[in-house]
Amino acid sequence: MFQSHIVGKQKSPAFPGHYTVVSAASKDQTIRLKADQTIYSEGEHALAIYQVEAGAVRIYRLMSNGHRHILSFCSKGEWFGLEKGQVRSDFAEAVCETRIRPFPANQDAVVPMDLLNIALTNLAKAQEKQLVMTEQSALKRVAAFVQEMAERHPGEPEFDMMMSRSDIADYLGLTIETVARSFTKLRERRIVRLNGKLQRSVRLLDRDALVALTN
Amino acid sequence: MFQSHIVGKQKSPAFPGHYTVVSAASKDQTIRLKADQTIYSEGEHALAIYQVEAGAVRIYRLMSNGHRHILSFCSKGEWFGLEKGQVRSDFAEAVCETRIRPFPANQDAVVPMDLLNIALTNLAKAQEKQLVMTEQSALKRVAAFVQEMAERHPGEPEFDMMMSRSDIADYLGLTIETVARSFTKLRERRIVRLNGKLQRSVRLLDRDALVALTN
DNA sequence: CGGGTGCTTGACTAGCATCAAATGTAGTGG
DNA sequence: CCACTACATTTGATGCTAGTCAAGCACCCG
Repeated sequence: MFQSHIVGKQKSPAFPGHYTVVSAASKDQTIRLKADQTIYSEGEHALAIYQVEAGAVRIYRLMSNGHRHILSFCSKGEWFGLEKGQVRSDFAEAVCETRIRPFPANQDAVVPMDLLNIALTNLAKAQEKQLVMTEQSALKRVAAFVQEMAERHPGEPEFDMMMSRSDIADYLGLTIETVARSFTKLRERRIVRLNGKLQRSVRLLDRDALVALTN
Repeated sequence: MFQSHIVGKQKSPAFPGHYTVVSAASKDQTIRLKADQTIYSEGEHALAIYQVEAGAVRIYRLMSNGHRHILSFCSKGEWFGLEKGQVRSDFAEAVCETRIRPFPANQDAVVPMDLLNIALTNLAKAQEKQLVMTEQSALKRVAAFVQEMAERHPGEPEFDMMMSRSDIADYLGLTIETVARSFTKLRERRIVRLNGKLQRSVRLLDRDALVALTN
């Protein structure tokens, strides 16, 4: 019931026929970003949408009380930056070393894209995140996060989450202490093993137990 | 910072040019629904999208633990039923006596619709809801809900929420007891007055105090 | 070595879930 | 008209969970 909101293969939308040419993707427009580098900020004019080639991007908003809420993480293949208005309503930053490819808004076109499909995919992601964030204990939320990250690395026994505890906390609506305690519980229960200086490398020891937690 | 996710006037999207003809809206295809009547269910084939003419619709999912999570409420003018795949991933029911207008999926067209705009509007709604549901106390969440409902009735000093305490709880990720206690606090602080048998009629006494809570 | 950063752990507390019961209103039947 | 049921809401008492504040640890780098 709790599938990840990461989209594997794109299914055709219920209401097709909306393929539109948007952008000239010239030879290599790829943008290379260092960790925490800003891609765009709230209030800016929305000039392009982006596809992640490698690494990860965090999309977030700043609330009036100063708190940061991360709406989503985007990994390889995922799209971000598609806005309802012409003005950015959120911030986008690279989580780690990242490569993205921009597709300008109103341009002579070379690559056709299905903007509707992108929007619906992001909507599905946002809805799945809602489900994770409600009526779940902290441990379950963190388990769902690990599960989500694991699905972005299919077949790999060990992978790097790249996000800091602070990122994860702001994504799940928890504090960094609670996130750390939840990881400790997952370690104690032999569900995951954490490696690396920053304990961001995850080895899944008991996938079934992890999935059981997210139910 | 906390605007309602209800869309007043539609702004043009950042990436325009995606108006598509979808449906033949014949003379009067309006569907009349009684309270709690089902519009569609999870697993069904997605045959149409809908616009609310009057009343309100709840969109929800059932989790494996049996809990219901309401993803959104749709009021007059709002669209629902646009899916990423051909299969319904959620349920739609009338909250009260409601009129909706269906627009079949693949049809000879009379009315042009901007499906992308609908998808982006619903995405914005889902993101605003994420913000409400995290890092907010129960009282703040309920205040945000009342604020959201109030914005659907501009200029009216008193309005009917129509949703039960159970609906509100499943929407905000709280229990009905906590929702009731929050309404009691809003009443004690002279922010709202509740009327009617079911205490669903709201008179806003102190809009500023309400807005202050949602910050 | 000393300071900085990010993660973890501990002690305490506030707030929400839970379980339970009371209230209020409408409808039904005697 | 009153007793009885049904339902939604409210209120009360209690325990647990996650937030808060504080300290400690591991690693890195100047």
